[in-house]
Amino acid sequence: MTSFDQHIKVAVDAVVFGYSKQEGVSVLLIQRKYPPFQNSWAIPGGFVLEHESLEEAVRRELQEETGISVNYLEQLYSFGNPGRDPRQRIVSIAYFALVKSSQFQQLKASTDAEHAQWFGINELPPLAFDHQDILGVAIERIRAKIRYQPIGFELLDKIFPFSDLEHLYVSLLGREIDRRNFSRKMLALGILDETKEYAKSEGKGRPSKLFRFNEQRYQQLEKEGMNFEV
Amino acid sequence: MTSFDQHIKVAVDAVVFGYSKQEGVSVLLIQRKYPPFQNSWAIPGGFVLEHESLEEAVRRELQEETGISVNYLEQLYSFGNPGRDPRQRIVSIAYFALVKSSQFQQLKASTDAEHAQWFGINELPPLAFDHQDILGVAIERIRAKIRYQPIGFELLDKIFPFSDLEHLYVSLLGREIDRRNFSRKMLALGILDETKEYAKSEGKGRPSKLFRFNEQRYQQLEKEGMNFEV
DNA sequence: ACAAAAGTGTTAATCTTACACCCATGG
DNA sequence: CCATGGGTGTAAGATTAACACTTTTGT
Repeated sequence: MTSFDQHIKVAVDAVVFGYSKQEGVSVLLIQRKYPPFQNSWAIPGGFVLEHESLEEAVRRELQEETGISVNYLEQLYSFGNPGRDPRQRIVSIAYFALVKSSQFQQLKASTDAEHAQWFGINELPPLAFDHQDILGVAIERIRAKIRYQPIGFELLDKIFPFSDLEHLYVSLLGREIDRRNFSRKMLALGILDETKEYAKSEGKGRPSKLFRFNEQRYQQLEKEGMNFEV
Repeated sequence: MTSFDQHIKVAVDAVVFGYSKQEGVSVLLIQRKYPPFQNSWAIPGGFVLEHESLEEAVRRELQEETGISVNYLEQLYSFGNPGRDPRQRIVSIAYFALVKSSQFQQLKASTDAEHAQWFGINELPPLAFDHQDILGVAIERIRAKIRYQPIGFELLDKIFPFSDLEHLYVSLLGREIDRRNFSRKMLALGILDETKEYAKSEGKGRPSKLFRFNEQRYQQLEKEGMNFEV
């Protein structure tokens, strides 16, 4: 038992993904106020308190640093190599979070979040510490995940036009997809319910039907597993 | 910055899987010598030293506690809820490891490993702490993994009869599979090279060709991703 | 009437599944 | 010669991939 002289600190970090029609899939970053890496961009996070669970710590830190509350959170990976923080040894358990499109908009309004900002996943700034690595793992994860979990819905509003879902996939995959095959496949999963509403057109083109997402079917698929190739 | 009164300790644990023709897929457990959970079975692991990486810590602990060195190691999940250890708060980064069939045999010989033992994944004893949960996540992982990574090879010897690979899948999936379709599919991946050797028959049946595993093709598939449904 | 985006079907090719018989060996 | 496990092919069905024209709206 060699625990007595261990002085490792435990932190959590969260890679938060959001989606907007304009910018596609984006990541939430904060600008550091203090050294080391002062003024660098970084993934939000902080030390775990003695009495709280890891997940509670993530939600608290996100609230404190960005004013955002996520609706999907899963553990991503733990980073603990000596030297990843120049001050002391820190093991950080990184989380992967998704927020609804509506939350995406709210960020600017939050006072806590003066130094928080969304960055498109193809326009990322240099990051503090090993946060580049963490973000890399997170992007890999979200790209893999859309193939076997219908997570897209965690990024969209409750009611959305089909094209938003398609754009989201295009943004993540980084390539065009066949709209016809995509929609047939997605509808075959049965997780989309058609509503009777239509999007008000934004000046151009035919207005699209709005869809709602069928939570029951979604949870069933999550359990059974699915395979969604596009 | 609330790090000053943090007294969380950092540990690693490893769920080690092995394969033998007789017992199928098994997990390596150790019997605890001291309280709490004295004499209970547990996953091998221990505290991380100040200067070593997490992975080094895992390999060291495995060597110390079981005398085994693994040839595949990946991070599994981190467990850090307050109360998972009755003595103090411990965050444990759990790893997922695979050993070759040949190492499987060697365990009994090791002196360090008096209290280490293999248990078939369907014959697990009650476990200390939250190790039941950890093992659950690990078994879920290995079952999922054979569908998209050719990890079976990490469990088999360098040269092996096809039927070993099949038995391994049967043992993990917990159901019979069609030998003809399985072999066609596996060969189509191109990761198997036929050798000119034959297994000496063990008393019954036609001797089987031995296969070797094509590392180059394997690594290519790991990168590209694969989808292996059986 | 035109530009822009939404909606929708068919066909060929591929992949998957189900299924049964012969072969080589040891006893 | 028989019991045991190894080895192999085919046909029907399901899935996927490729592909283009029509509809609705705003201007």
